[in-house]
Amino acid sequence: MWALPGGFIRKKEELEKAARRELREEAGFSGVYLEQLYTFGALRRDPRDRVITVAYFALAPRETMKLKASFDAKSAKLFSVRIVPRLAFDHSAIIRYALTRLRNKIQYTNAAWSMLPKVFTLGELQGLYESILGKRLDKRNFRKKIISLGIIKGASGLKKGLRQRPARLYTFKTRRYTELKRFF
Amino acid sequence: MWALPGGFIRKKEELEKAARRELREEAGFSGVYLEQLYTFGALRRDPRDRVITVAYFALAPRETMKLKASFDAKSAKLFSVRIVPRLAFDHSAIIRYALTRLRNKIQYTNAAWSMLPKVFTLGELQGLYESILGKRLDKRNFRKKIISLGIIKGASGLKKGLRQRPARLYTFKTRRYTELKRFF
DNA sequence: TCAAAAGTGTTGTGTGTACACCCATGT
DNA sequence: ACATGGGTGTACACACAACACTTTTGA
Repeated sequence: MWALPGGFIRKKEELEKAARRELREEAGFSGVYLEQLYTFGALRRDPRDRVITVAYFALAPRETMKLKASFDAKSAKLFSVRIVPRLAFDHSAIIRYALTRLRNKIQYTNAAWSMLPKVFTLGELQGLYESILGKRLDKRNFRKKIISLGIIKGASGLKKGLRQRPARLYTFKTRRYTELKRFF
Repeated sequence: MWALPGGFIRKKEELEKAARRELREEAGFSGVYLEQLYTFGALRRDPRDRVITVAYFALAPRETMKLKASFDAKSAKLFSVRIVPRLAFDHSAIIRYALTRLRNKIQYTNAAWSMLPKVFTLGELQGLYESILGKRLDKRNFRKKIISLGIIKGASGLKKGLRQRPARLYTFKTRRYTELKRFF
């Protein structure tokens, strides 16, 4: 049965370091955005033993997530969040929780920067939002919203599509996590 | 030096149960709303030993938070969040984090129910919001916002003040945690 | 009569949402 | 020429922010 990458923390290891290490060891990804999600500690979540998991989620551009051949590719596989197989333990709940968090987050932060290459088109950005939110968005309204969030700026150059009008390129104004729209 | 209530989890104890137990043992509070906040695990946060803390925060009406005389009252004390003394370890950071979470939360949930008695006046509710947000709010706008959130309903009766016009009483429509205003 | 808090509306500004057509390109 | 995605504006509904006066009571 598939399970999320994970493992035990070492005696003198930072939580986030441990998460990065496991992600590197078991999936071969590094240099990604990581955020602590929640701590799952139900008594019977692992039937063998009492395990408390401090779950982290990672965000990265799809292109950087090629499972390297040097890894035990038989034991690592990428799934679309839309078609996740049954997972071991409570890992499905963890994914559900992460997705909820992410859905909320992209609405008022620039978290999307961590999931796109340096330059991108508005079409790509919208596609990302649609995947995460699980619904289609209106193109014009989406562009207005993103502009008003103020997280991107135009870049020079065009991306030419296969049989279509070339698209303007954009970059994120900042490539660090930023919250926008302070409440009250 | 003061520190937040807390302690070690037992081998076969749910995380939230442990939090409730410690809160009961060290402060004498029970039956409160509890929510997991964040897991703090920096290597040197406790200089004596490596301690990973799964922090929870509790919400309760001020009136229910009398430290009972039966407790070792010398070793427990309530502080206003506006005047917190220096705390041990990283506990100040924990409080700051909890307050930020709470500030966001009351804007789009009915979390306030857990901090007020069953019936209350709009003045009391507004006072609560002002304490948490740390700023004064406009009375008319506040009422409109709360009404539009749809979390309260009128109750019968009036609360008479000391030398002032009696205030109408309200209740929360539901006394369970509810999120409102779905995003997108 | 006065002090204190309760109660109440309108207006401008901004944000979310619905909606349809032309443009530039490669095949 | 046509298929494909890129690009653009307007109108309505609703939320937020600013703002001042009258009401009811107990002292």
